[in-house]
Amino acid sequence: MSTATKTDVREKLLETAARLFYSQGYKDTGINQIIDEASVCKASFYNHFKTKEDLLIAYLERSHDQSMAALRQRLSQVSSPREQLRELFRCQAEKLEKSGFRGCPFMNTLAEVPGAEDKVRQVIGWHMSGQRQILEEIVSRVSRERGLGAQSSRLADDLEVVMTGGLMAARAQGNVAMLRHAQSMAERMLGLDES
Amino acid sequence: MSTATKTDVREKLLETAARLFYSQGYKDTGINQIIDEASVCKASFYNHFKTKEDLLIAYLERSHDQSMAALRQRLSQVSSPREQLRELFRCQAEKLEKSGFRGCPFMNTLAEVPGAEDKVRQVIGWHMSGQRQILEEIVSRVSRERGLGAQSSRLADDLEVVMTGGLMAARAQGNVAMLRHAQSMAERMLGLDES
DNA sequence: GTAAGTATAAACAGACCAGTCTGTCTGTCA
DNA sequence: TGACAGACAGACTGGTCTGTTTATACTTAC
Repeated sequence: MSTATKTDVREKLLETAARLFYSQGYKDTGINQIIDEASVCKASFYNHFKTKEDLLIAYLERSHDQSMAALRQRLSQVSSPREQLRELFRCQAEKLEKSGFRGCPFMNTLAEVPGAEDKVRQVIGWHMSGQRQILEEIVSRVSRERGLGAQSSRLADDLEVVMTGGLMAARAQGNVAMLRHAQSMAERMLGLDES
Repeated sequence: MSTATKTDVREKLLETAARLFYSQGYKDTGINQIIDEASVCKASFYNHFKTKEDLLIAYLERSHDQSMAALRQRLSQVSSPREQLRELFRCQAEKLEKSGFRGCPFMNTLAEVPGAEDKVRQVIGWHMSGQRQILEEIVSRVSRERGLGAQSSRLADDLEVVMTGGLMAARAQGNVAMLRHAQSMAERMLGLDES
């Protein structure tokens, strides 16, 4: 029988917290449930995280890193910007369905923790910028290919609105129909539907 | 000195709960704070509402009724569908700003109460349908005026995506820029930008 | 081999929560 | 006048929460 190492414990806590915070919400998940399910004792928990909110921030940072990495990895496997856009929507739809339509962890946190500390808001901001960056890259690739020129800044805004709207509408309705609709809107907007 | 009447008490509780649930969130608002701020004793509270969740449902129903009535009232004061669309976006922007970008009470509740009871989900569904209905009415008025014909079902979906996206993006960013952008997208989509 | 660091287990503190209960006071209506 | 409804006041229960503390075991680096 051996004792868990330091990184083991931290990773187990983060993994468990990610699962529970996302599926049950932050407020509805107690420290005790987290340490029980992670098989870590309470004192060890407080050895790694000063407070529960500390854990929330670490969870958000981790979610951000992981989701951006996963998304970029998926996008790098297709070549044309048209396919990238489709892949982007496919990823969102998959995540939404797999999560039982629980939606975006960051938006959920924003709703759940109104008086969120600056640090929490900051991480949420990072995530939004990261997502936006990906949209801008796709738009700029389309633009380079088809010479959309000065429109491309507006198009990135368009795309952000449509992506966000499709995601939130689908989440509220509990099915991906609106996300698919948003995808076809996005393709129309970028002139990728007729090529 | 006279005792508060039955409807007084209920109304005071609902008003206070609406304010606190919306600004602080459901979980972060305790019964004790509600009755303190409403100046109502606890037994009276439980005379009107069986549980805290009962109060949540009553709050959502009331929010739905009030917001739909207010919206319809505002929309009825302008004549052209073009102006109605503008008014719709203006209302959303005003509400968002006035609330300190706290967003939609229904989406927030959805995020905050993952294991929401059927009744809660039901009221949220009513609200979504109500909003959707208004969009459809505007689209159909535009369609009648300009003969968009068979496209109008798709246009209602488009409009829903854009409205939702603008609202959520603005909420996340903490300013109404994306909502204004969504408005111009909507006008373009319905051909109302050049007339 | 020993000291430092981190793990484990479990009790504990103190705040807060939803909801119950006992009892009193006031107004209305028959 | 008396019965009833619903207001008020507030103590109380049983439970949950975050976070602390104490005591003991294991691992690793010096």
